[in-house]
Amino acid sequence: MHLNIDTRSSIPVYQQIVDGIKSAAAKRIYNPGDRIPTVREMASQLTINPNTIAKAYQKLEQEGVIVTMRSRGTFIAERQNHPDKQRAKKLLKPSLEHIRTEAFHLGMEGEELKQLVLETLEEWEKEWRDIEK
Amino acid sequence: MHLNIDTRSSIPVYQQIVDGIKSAAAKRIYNPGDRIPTVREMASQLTINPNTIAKAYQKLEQEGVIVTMRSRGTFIAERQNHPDKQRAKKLLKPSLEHIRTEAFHLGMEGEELKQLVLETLEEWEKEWRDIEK
DNA sequence: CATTTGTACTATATGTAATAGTACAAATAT
DNA sequence: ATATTTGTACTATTACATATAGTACAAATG
Repeated sequence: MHLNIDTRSSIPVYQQIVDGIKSAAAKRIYNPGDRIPTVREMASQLTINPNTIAKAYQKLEQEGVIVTMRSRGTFIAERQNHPDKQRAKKLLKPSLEHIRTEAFHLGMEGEELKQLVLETLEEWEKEWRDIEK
Repeated sequence: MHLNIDTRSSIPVYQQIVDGIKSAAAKRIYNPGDRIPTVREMASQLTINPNTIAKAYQKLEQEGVIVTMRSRGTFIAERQNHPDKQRAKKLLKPSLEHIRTEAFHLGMEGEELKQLVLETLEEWEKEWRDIEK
């Protein structure tokens, strides 16, 4: 299990699970059709109450990240079509602004920040290419 | 007052204030030496308990964003030296990863994401140049 | 027909956030 | 000197979200 839960974090455990699964999907650790642990399995592995896992799975299903099939289990959903790029831009703006603010207060701006971001995007591309084949 | 507080948000009010001040500093709405409202002023303007504002100011002082001077008021701190760029990179990583995950689930990846990020960085640079003079 | 698996429900404990009210400490202004 | 300003400290209380515990149901599988 790659999920790393910190019960002392101020981020709720169920949210950490949601974030963890979404992140794993973005990194291709999980791919569409992959089965993820059952509610009870994950609960016992992480020694967390099953209700908490169930809550995370319900959020993930609402977001279209997973699909649940009773008595069969829970699976990573097929990727959806996202034709509305303007919507994506709008929804990404707060997170980009957050980077700007965080970077500013760490003394990183302008060209330096640009370089860091470009490096990072390049790394992701590289990971992606390595997995694709 | 440019701060927009949503008391129904899951983000605590004091945290919204912290984020708002930090964001305003990054955007040069506030600059080093600027005085910000007193605890009681801001509390009455936003109709929020003074204790909540005080908590936000204490967090901001801990982070070195503001400086408080008893009986004089609270001011935006001088910008600090941040020689350790590696530290900055390390601390920015989670936020960058968050963008990656969010973008992935909005159907935005690779070149498309790169373009959006570059556009955004360019906008910030432009804002910055407009203010500098 | 038993098992698996997600779901639903109630009850309870815990922690954090926010409010209310009061008071103190230190610098400034009169 | 003295009153005012402003950040800070403290206690008490309320409200809400999170997490746990325990039980039970629903639907598909084997």
